Amino acid sequence: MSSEGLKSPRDRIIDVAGPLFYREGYRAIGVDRVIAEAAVAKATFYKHFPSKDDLMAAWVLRAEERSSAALPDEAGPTALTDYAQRMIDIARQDYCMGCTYQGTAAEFSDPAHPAHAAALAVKRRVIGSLQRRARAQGVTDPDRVAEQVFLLLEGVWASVRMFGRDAPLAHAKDAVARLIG
Amino acid sequence: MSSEGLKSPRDRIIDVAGPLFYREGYRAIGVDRVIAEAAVAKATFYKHFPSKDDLMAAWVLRAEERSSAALPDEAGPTALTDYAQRMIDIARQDYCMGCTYQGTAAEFSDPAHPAHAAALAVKRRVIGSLQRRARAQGVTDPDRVAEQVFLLLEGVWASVRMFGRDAPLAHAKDAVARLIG
DNA sequence: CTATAGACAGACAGGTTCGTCTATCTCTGG
DNA sequence: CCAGAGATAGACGAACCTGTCTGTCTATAG
Repeated sequence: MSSEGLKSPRDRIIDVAGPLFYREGYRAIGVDRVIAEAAVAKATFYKHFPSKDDLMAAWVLRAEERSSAALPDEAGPTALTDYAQRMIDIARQDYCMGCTYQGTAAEFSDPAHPAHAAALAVKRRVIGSLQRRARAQGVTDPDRVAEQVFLLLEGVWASVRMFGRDAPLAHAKDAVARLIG
Repeated sequence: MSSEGLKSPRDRIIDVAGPLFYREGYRAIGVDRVIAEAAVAKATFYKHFPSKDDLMAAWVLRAEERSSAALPDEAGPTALTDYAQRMIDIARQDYCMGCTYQGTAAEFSDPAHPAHAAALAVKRRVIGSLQRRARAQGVTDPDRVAEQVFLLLEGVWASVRMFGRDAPLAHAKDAVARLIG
């Protein structure tokens, strides 16, 4: 039995739709494509999600939960540096095509839309985490440093989406170090 | 006579479609909407643009030409700093909703698509300009500094799209100064 | 005045999309 | 064995989108 079959249809739908939305965009993917690749009936889809928009929101929210669970606050004298370097390493992975939440904000320009709001919540949480890590690391002016590191990391994600594997990231970690001081 | 009436239909179409694509996205805007707001007949539209995709490419290419014309290389001991600060000021304008080219890359994930390619060309040109300005400013290790400032500016644009007027840009210029050294 | 170029208005065709609906199938509990 | 919950397959409708086509109007050139 495949591991797919063990999951509930709802999870299977999100698991399939997420990467599709991520790689090709929300508007580029039709419901028919999602249900075909998830091997799910259309009625089942609309039983679990009132609309395609709700699926999008559910995906972003689930990603939000997972990302915050995967990035707990950590103390230690290199807490901020570690975070930034790990993010840069992730962004440089082959399969990475940019930040999920940046893509969501680009496609849902209205800040009131649940998908945009969820993406925004993730970024706010990231800033908070950076601030706490900056304090844990004992840097002077932690809020300023956290904001500056945030901007740089956002630039890393945006560059990966734009340039792909040719993104100019050779000196990204060095930039973080300079901002931290 | 209005200034609109003096322009050729082709220019009028691009002038109308550009902001629409920028604010709502390429896929969210239909040809009917463009021709309605441009006060142009459908036949006229398809006479000047073989397809909607060609209109998109024409818009990005025109924006590319204008942006490079608006940002000529400049020498002087503050050439790089000036560029970065001006970009940050532009990004903070009320009407700014993020970077046109980042949005284009997000919606056209295929790097081979003319629109993505045009956006990529703009960013490459920006990096080149930053490098030349870094040399003009006489910074040590100009290529490294140019890349790092580029990443930070990309982060500024991405943050504006995500946060709108609440983007955390209070210390953006300070970050540029620190990276330049 | 006439002829021609080009823009206008809008119907139309073909395809796609979202979402609903009917009808069948397969489990599980009692 | 049977009842019911929940999944499956897929037809269907209404709306929308791209792109084509017909026909009309205006303005300029000769």
